[in-house]
Amino acid sequence: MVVTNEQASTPARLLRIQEAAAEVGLTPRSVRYYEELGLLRPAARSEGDYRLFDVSDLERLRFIKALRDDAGFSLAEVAQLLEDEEARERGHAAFHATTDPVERRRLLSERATRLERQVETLERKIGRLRTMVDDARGRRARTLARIAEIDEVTR
Amino acid sequence: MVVTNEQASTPARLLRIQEAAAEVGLTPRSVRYYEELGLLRPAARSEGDYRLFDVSDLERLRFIKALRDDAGFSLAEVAQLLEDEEARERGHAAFHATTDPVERRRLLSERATRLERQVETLERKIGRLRTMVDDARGRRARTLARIAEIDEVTR
DNA sequence: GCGAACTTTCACGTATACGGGAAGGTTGCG
DNA sequence: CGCAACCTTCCCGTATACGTGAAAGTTCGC
Repeated sequence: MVVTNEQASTPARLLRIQEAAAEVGLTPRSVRYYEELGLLRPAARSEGDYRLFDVSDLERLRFIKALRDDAGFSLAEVAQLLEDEEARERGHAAFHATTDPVERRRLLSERATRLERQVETLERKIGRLRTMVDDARGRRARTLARIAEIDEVTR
Repeated sequence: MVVTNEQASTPARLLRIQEAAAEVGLTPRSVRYYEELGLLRPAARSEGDYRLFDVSDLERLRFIKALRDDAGFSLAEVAQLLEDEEARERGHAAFHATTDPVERRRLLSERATRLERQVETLERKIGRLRTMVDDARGRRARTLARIAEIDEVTR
C-alpha cells in the first residue's frame, strides 16, 4: 500500500482555534466559551499557550454543535450529555491503561450504558416532535377531506 | 341528547391571563411577552382592558410551548411557523365569510399547503435527530461487539 | 529578526427570554 | 360601597450565549 504525499502516519494533526472553529462551523469565541463551560478540555497548548485541537476535539465540537443546532438543546443540557462523553474519554484512557479483560469489559459496558442514555434522550425528543408532526398531518388530512367534499358537490 | 350541567353551547368561555397561562403551563409574563413579539393577537379585552383568552388562544399557546420546549425552536423560529397559523385564522374567517365553493376550495388548499410546510420543517428536525441517534446506536453496537469479543476470549 | 497574522486573557456590550416589582386601575363577592 | 385579588403598563434585573474590542504575547515566512 502506497503512502500519501503527507508524512506517513502523521503523529497528530493539530489545528489552532481559528482553523478548528472554521472546520466545524463555529467561531473561535464560541469554542473558547464551550471550554469555559467545561464542555471541552484544553486539548493541548503550544509553547506560547495557543490552544491546539486534534481530530477528537473536532468531533466533540461537531457533536456539541449538532446538539445545539439540530437538537435544540441548551448548553446546560449539552453539558449533561457530555458528562457522559467525558467519562468516555477517561474510560478510554483507563481502558488502555489496563490489560485486564474483566476491567476492560466493565469500562466498555459503562460506555454502552452511556450511549444508551444518549439514545433515550434523543428518542424522547424525537417522540415529542413526532406527535407534533402527526398532529399537523391529521389536520392536513381533514383539510384535504373537506376539499374533496367540495369537489364532490361541485362536480 | 342531554346537555351538560353547564349552559348549553356556552357562547365563549373566556379566561383571564393567570388562568389561561396556568392552563397551558406558562407564566402570565411569558404570555404577555409572546403577545409583545406578535406570536399572539390580543384575543379580546374586557371593559377594563383585561386580556381575555378563548379556546383557540389556548391551543395557540400550547402550540407555541410545544415548539419551544419539545422542538427546541427559538421564538423567532416559532414566529415563522406561526405566520402560517395566522394566515390560517384569517383564512378561517374568510372561509366563513363566503359561500362560494371555488373560493372555499382555494382557502382550504392554502391551509393544506401551510400544514405541509409545517410538517416538512418538523421532519427536517427529526431527520437531523435521527442521524444523531443512529450515530450513537452505531457506537453502542461497536462497543457491544468489543464486549462480546472479550467474552469470547475469556470464556 | 521583523512584521503581519494569529493568539491570549480580560472586560464590557448585546440579543433573547423572560422574572419581579412599582404604581395604579378593575372585578366581583359580601 | 369596600376591599382582596386580580389585572394593566412601564421598567429595571438576570441567565444564557455569545460579539467585540483592548492590550499584550506568539508564530512564522521572507
